[in-house]
Parts: sequence; structure tokens; C-alpha cells
Amino acid sequence: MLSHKARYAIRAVLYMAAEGDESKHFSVDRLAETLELPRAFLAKALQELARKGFISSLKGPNGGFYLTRVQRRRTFKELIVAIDGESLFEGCMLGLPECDTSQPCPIHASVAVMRQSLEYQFGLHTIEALAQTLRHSSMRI
Amino acid sequence: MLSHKARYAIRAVLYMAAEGDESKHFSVDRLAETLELPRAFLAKALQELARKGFISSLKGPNGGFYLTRVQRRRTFKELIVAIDGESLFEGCMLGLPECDTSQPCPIHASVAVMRQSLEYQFGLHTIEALAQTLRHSSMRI
DNA sequence: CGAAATAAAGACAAAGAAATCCTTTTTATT
DNA sequence: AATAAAAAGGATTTCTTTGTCTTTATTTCG
Repeated sequence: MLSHKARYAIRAVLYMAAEGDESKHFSVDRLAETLELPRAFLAKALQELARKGFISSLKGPNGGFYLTRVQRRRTFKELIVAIDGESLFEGCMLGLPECDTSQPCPIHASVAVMRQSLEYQFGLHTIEALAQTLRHSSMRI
Repeated sequence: MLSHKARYAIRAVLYMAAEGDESKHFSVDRLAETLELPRAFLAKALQELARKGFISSLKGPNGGFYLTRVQRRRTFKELIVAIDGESLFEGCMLGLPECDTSQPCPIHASVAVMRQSLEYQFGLHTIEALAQTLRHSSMRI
């Protein structure tokens, strides 16, 4: 469903969005320790997100990763797609290259319904919205 | 979403369900050729399904794979779970071991909604139902 | 300036999934 | 009985994902 890379990145991003701001930065060391994630692998994922503009980074003492206000407005779906690609939201689940509404695969309609639900849930919610919920609840991350 | 093994197996099973009966058998060679799938890998997947009782097989000339009436009554969800396990339908999408309704992850509710849709779509439809639709339509497999 | 803290980048290792190949077993047909 | 057609099983290869390690670049601070 989601790759490990995506899971790790999502958790780190939501954690930073909920706990930090533009002036509070998080080192990979701290994120990996807090979230109990493999340090170097998480670093790769965050570097990738930084390269793609989904998060910001600063080198040096007091540096680290953080999210700007603009970056918090990206949707959760965009975040997933940035790491795992469109496969969760597009393409035939059976791998048929010519599958579409005119020549659908046997589960085309079912998958479409499920994806509408996904789109609605993940496409609506911004990073900031999820972080807000996280802040005011007993949710775990 | 679905492993290649699952995709291949599903296509072969639906094809056999739609085109064959208890007396018409399909060799791996024929299935692989018709569906344009890697022969030996498909063979492994079908052997696994046969071992688990989802399809039947006969060795020797005129042998091959086929589905009994009882086997056609399994749901599509059962078929997926038989190959890929429960991960599509159960467990935290962020990988949190303690995620549940009392301590949910930030996307717990969204995932639950999406899974209800999946369960409804895939849990309802039997292999036979999908095969029936396939027979009476211009669907591709 | 020099030291320390941090991200960035690249090479590498381990594990798992995907795919292939070869041998064995079973069975129908001649 | 011999042959051929199939599945079953095992060993092996290849590719991708996951994960680690080491070096380099950048920045802050004393």
C-alpha cells in the first residue's frame, strides 16, 4: 500500500508540522530517535522531499528540516505521490495497459469507487490540517 | 497495492472462471500465452493457490488448472488475502504497532473509510460473479 | 580562523520480490 | 510398457527496496 520510505517520511513530516514552525528545526538524528526510525534511510527520504520542495532544510548548527507555511498547505495526497508515485491513485490494479472505462478490467469499477474515497480523504486534507488534528488529540505518531 | 504475483494469479483465476468449467482445464503454458504472463512465475502462483484450495489441478495429459463450483463461490477478497495477506485490509498504513481506535494515527479514520469501500466491493463479489460479468461484457482480462 | 553540527551525496550491503531453469512426479494415451 | 503432457518442487538469478557507512559541503559559533 505505502512503501516504508513513504511511511517514514509521512510520519516525520506530520511530526514536524505538528511540533515545529519555520524557526524550529529538526535534525535527522532527533527525528529518527523520536519516531524510532532507521536514521540513514529516513535521511534519504527527507533529502528527497527537500529536493522536491515539500520540506525545507538548513545545514550547520541549529540547522535541520522544517516546513514553511506554504509547504504546510500541500495535501496529504501530494505528499504520498511525491514519494510513491501515482500508483495508489492511478493505473489498472491488475496491470492491464489498456484498461479504461471503455474496456475496463473486471475490478475497474470497484477500484474507481475505492479511489474516489481515497481522493476525497487524502486530496482534501492538507499537511497543516492533519497536524492541527494531531496537536489537539491523543493521536500517536 | 497488489503484488505482481497477485495480479497474475487473479487474472488467471478470473479467466479460467469465465472461460472454463470443471471439465475444461487450462495448462500454465496456455494461460501464460493467452494472458501474456511470465510462465514459470505464474506457475508458482497457481501452485500456491492450488495448495491453499482456491483452485484445483490435475497432472498429466488433458490436465491443468480449473475451478470447481465451490471454489467459484470464494470472494475476490479471499483470493487477494490468500496471496498478498491481510495488509490491504488490516493494519496501520503508517506502520504504527499500537494504532487503533483509541490511539489512532493521523490517517486512521481516512484509511478506515477507504477500507470499508474495499471490503464492500471485494468482500461482496464472488469469483463467479466477476466471471459472469466478464462473460457478458467487453471487459479485458 | 578552527571546531563542531548539520544536510547532501555516493558507494555499498542485506533482504525480499520477481523471474528463470532444471528435475521429479503423476497420469493419460498409444 | 513406452511416451508424452502436464503439475510440483527446488535451485538459482536478477531486480528493487531497504538499510548502512563514509565522505563532502555548508553553516554557526567561539
